[in-house]
Amino acid sequence: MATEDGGEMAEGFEASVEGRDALLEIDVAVARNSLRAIEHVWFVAGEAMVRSPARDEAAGAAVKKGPWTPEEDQKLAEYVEKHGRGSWQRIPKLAGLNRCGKSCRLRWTNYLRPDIKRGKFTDEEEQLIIRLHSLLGNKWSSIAAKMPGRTDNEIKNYWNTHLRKKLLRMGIDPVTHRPAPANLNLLSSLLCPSAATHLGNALDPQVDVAHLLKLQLLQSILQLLTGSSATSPVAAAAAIAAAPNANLLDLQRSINIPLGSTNHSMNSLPMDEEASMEISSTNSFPAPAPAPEQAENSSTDATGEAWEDSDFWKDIIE
DNA sequence: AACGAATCCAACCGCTCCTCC
DNA sequence: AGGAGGAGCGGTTGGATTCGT
Repeated sequence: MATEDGGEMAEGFEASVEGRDALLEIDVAVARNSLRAIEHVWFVAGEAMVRSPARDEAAGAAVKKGPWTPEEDQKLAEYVEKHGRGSWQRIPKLAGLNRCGKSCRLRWTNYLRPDIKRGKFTDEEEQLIIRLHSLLGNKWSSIAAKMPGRTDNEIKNYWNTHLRKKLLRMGIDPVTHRPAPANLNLLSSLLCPSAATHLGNALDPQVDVAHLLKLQLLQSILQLLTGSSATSPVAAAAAIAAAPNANLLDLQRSINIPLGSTNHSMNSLPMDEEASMEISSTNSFPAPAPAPEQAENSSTDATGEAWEDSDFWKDIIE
């Protein structure tokens, strides 16, 4: 645990050793079978970990940092429930906590608040975060405001640990929500008159791995755009190639996917004025480029039929 | 079983914004 | 107008946990 100065570190080390020794006396196997024991471990370990920077507030020094103990949680929760939030600066003193107000506010908003929804994010929530992030960027608090029960911190963490990587794997830039430039080149090449040749090569037993990977990448992008594999890959790819600067919403419109189709809850979102304006401005983007004639034509030729066939994709990926 | 790497997530930090005087 | 204090936000950190070898 980081300490603010050397003196605190020395005191903290002593406390840490005591705490560790106390911890060692606990039978871990038994402790794990008992909630009470877990709390005891948590408390002792917590004391050991976080005592270092803490000193008596009356001595006019640092407040406690690090993990919150169940006791502290209880004090804060009871105080806020009884008196309301009021001034966070005064709450620690009034609630009998040796914490700074900021820490109390964070603990309450991210953990103790009664309306917090915990547990894994659902697929719908994931889609919602992606869509909101494409509209709002890293405005985590604004995104959290559209997702009752979820905190900005939780959403931010989930984005950084899961969704960002997921988009990258799909070839989508998580900042711009657009296909990466390299992928646009690929898509363009797939739409060029020799697209059929590419496809033919891909189906050839001698096909090079790069072609298969490219096709798989395209499929991933389409799935992200549409939420299903039912949309014509040609139409979607044509839209991407025709409007490389478009974001996901533009592209969805370009290929005639209803805006709520990837996430039905989106349509019923409680939008504040700011968010509504942002969305409407997005909607008023230069009219989405109509899918090029080439794409329309190709959906009728032999290659197009293959593209239209969702089993076709399944086969390729498998 | 042991170890290191990778991942997760609660909590902190520094900054900006807002309100009040 | 501008300074002070408080609240809130986004980025980062680091300990705990999980995964892979």
